[in-house]
Amino acid sequence: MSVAPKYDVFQAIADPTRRKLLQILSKKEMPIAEISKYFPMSRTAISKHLFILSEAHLVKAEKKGREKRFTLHVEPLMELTDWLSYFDQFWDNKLDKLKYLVEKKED
Amino acid sequence: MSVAPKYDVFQAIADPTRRKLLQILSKKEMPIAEISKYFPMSRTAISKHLFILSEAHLVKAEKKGREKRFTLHVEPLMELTDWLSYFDQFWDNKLDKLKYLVEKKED
DNA sequence: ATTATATACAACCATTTGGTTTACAGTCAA
DNA sequence: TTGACTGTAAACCAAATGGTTGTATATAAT
Repeated sequence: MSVAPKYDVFQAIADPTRRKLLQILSKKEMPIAEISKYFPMSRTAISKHLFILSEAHLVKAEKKGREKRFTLHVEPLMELTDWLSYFDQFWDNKLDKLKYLVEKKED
Repeated sequence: MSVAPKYDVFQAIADPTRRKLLQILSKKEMPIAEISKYFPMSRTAISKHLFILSEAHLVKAEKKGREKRFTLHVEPLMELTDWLSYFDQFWDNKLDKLKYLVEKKED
C-alpha cells in the first residue's frame, strides 16, 4: 500500500528555495553538491528540500556512483494548472486574463 | 511606503483551508460568521486565514454594519499562471500537457 | 592503503503555523 | 436598555518548518 505522501504540490512550491530548485533543475540534472553551490545554506538543508520535492514527485533521484542525480518532473504541476483553471471564470472581464498574458509575452 | 506583504500567493494557497475559502467565496461574497459554518474550526481561526488571504490580495473586505463581507479577487493568481507557464517547455512530449487537458475537459 | 568526496542520518534549535480560549468593542433587534 | 450577534485582539499551545552541526558510510582518486 502506498503511503499518502506528506507533502503535496501546493506545499512543495510554497517555499522560495524549492521553487528555485525547480528552476535550476530545469536547466540540467544535477547532484546535490553541485546544486548547493547556488544556495547560501548547507547541503543538508538542500537535501531536505529535495526530499520534500521528491515526495511531491516533482523531482526524481538516481544514484550514480557516489552521487545522486536529481531530475525535474513537471507532471504534478498539472494539479496546479487544474486548480487554477477553475478560477478563470472569475475574471471581471473574461478578456482581462488573456490581455494580461499577451502583454507579458511582449516584455 | 508600502510594506512588503508578509504572505505571497504561493504561501496563501499552500493551506487546504485557505484553498477551500477561495472556492466558497467564489460562489458569493460572505461575512465571516457565514463562512465559518463550512469549517470545523472557530471564527477566530477563519478570521486569521482570511487575513492571510487579504495580505496576498486574494480577497477584499468591506464593512457592512457589524458584518465584514469578503469577496474573491483572482488577479494575484496570475502570478501562479506565469510561474507555471515557464515549465510548459519541460513536458517530455509537448503534446502530453494538451492531451491531459483535453481528457480532463471530457470528464 | 590512505585520503578526499558525496551523501545520509540523528540530534538539536528557533521561528512560524494553525489552532484554541477568553475577553472586548461595535452594531442591531426586542 | 438589554441582550444577542459580529468581528478583533491577546495570550497561549503543540506541531511543523527550515535551518544547523556532528557523525557515519559508501565511493572515488592518489
